[in-house]
Amino acid sequence: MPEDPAPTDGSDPSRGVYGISVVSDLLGTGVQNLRAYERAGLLTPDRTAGGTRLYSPDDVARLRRVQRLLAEGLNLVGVGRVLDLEDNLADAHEQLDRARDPQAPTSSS
DNA sequence: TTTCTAACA
DNA sequence: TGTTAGTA
Repeated sequence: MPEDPAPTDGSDPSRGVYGISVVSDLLGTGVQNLRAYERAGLLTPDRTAGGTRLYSPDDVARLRRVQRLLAEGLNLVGVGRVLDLEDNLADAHEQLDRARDPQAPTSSS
């Protein structure tokens, strides 16, 4: 059975908590595939003290991209490369924006 | 829930 | 190579 719904306020997208069965249902894939993706280094979900995987909303979005890229014909290694580049690119954008106007509203205030 | 293993396309 | 299914 799935984990607790977790009373997340949505304040931390990289810290949401989903059980693997919930994520597998969301993506329409088996739990074994999610473990395979982790094994391939496509993502690294958090673990509870007991070793149960906890997927964040960020991880779910990442997994959606994984499925998309897999459907495009890439293998797991290729998906990992793309995800790495995309992650890197997003970070580069952040730094560029920050360098352009230091007082830019990052999120609030 | 976790892991591993076997089989299939 | 990736997915699926069954097992402990």
